[in-house]
Amino acid sequence: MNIYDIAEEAGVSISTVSRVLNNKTNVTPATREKIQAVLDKYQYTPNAIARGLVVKSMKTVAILTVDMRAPYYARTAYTIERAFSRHGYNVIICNTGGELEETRRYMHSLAQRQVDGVVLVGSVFNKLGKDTEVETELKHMPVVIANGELMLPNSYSILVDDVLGIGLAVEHLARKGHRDMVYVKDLDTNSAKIKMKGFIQAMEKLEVRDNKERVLHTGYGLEGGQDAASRILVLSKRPTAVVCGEDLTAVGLMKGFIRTGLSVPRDIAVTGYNNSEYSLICTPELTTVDNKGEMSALFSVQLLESLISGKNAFSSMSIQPELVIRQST
Amino acid sequence: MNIYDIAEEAGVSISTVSRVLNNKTNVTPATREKIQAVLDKYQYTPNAIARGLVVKSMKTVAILTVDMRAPYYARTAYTIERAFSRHGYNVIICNTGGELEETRRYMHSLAQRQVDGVVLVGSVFNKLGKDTEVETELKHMPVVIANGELMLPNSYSILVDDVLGIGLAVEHLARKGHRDMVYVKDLDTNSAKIKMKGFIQAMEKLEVRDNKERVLHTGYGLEGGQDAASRILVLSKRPTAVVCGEDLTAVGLMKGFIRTGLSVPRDIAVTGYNNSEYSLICTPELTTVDNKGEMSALFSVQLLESLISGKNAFSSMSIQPELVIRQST
DNA sequence: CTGTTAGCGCTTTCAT
DNA sequence: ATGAAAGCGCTAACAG
Repeated sequence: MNIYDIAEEAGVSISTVSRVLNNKTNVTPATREKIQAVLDKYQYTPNAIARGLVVKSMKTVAILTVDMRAPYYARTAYTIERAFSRHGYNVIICNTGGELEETRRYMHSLAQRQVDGVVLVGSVFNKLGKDTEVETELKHMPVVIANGELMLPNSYSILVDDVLGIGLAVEHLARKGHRDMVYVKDLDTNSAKIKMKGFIQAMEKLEVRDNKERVLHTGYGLEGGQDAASRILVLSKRPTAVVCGEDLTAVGLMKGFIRTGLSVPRDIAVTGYNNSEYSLICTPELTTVDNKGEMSALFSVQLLESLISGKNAFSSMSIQPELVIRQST
Repeated sequence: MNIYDIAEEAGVSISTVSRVLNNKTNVTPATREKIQAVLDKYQYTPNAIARGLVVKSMKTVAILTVDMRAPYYARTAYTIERAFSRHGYNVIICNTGGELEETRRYMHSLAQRQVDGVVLVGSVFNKLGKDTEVETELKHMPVVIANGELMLPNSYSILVDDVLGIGLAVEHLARKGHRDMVYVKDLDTNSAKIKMKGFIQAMEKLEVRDNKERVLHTGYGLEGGQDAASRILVLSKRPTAVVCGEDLTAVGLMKGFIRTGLSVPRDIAVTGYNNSEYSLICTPELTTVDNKGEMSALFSVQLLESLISGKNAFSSMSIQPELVIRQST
């Protein structure tokens, strides 16, 4: 059932049918009604692909993340999806696993499908700006990056000030009397590096030395945290506080400490990052940095929409994180 | 840059270009190379919309869930996305919030976009089968439902045996000597009802009476669990174990118990459902039912793909959950 | 206010 | 092996 069938049955031309389909004016109420009746009768569904071919848009955008199962990405993607959905867009979700090759595949695929825009979530995508493989795509479609920065002449990004975020945690700990702190870094994204930098800077402000040696590298997740804990426990001088770049790492850390009989925060304080549900679920509840996932998602949408409609309001913005104090400090 | 431009520059017809684009045989190596050179030169990107219009498929499927932020949905959607992605499909993600109206909107939108298929995740969608509004869509496109059942003549579903799942938890508790158990039900989905039924049946098997009074209704999430905890604590006779339909509820419950000085599992045992990360993050770690999210996701993909390609292998299948015993029992 | 017509960029017979 | 031509289902001038 297509527009021709409808037109024929209603005894009008396809243009008129198209007009009522698109709620245009210039249609007599009588004609409109007549056509609408046929439309209803057959429960006609317009073909968005055909429409898309001529209007050059299928009203769809895409979200690229590392892994939508991680709460931070899930929340961000959710917020973006809901916002775009309200504006009539469908959103394609892509889990790149942080792999360049996979990211390229997705970008090619999205370019072919002529998506109206894409939002990259996470600093893993920073390097994409320098990738010649996706250069064409990047130039030909609106792209915004949330929580990252494309290394590209004029790119659009929503950034969270992670240096400040970690600084907030360190300052808080310092106020509680801690000076001997350690930072646990898990992933190897740009964002992780920036957080580490934030730690070092904040410590320098406290005039503590040898901060580079105060950084511990570990793997992702609960296991990474537990591994870090066991390594911290054998340190010649045990720190009184540890700052983490991820909530999950912090939870693993606390589990590791508590398992050996230590008390958090009495014996050792711990802070996380992201203000995920994890921080509320663990025991003790985790002091963490709220990096405003929803807010950056919403701004990304706003930015991308302005890019799509051609009237770009701003090109980048920086969001201030906030400290959420709970029981672990 | 379109297929005509390429054809002209290469000095061939568009059909030949189309042939090399689609890796067809019947093209002289020489011609193929010549065309490929032009393709590369301009980094030509074929227009999938135009292609879609003629082949009647854009190789995209959709996932409808209640809320992708919930770990169970996130995991399921992730697994589905990855599997389809490997097969060249893009996947659209939809968060319906469990609302019928929103679900309809999504279904209409997807039908217009001519998606190749949709997978419904969750028993909230059961009633969709009876909705005349989406009747057309349901009849005209391949749909499979994971963890639910469409009330429709011949519908396709992957089901988890939740009656068995809860039964596993109850039996385990019984073996540990518990008889005075309570079930905490949070949501009001069909799946939640089935789990409750599973509890009652399992208790009857233990010859415990008045099981309907052993069911407590509460709200979703951590708060729901904490609320349930406080209500259980004031019961005239405190149960020795409580079975939950969701991990998050169980975590809230444990937090509530522990806050008042009780010990889990010494004073009271708790079980969850889903085997989500939550069950590993909380303290004590939660005994829970693994309802095999990944497996049902994978089977859904398999089923939907067979539907899309027209050769349906099976119409429904039931998956057996497993108990994961941890510290809370 | 309504109809005619020319595309949108591709795939696919059908000839050659 | 290659090309010509007819569509896929719709929108958007342009006429009338």
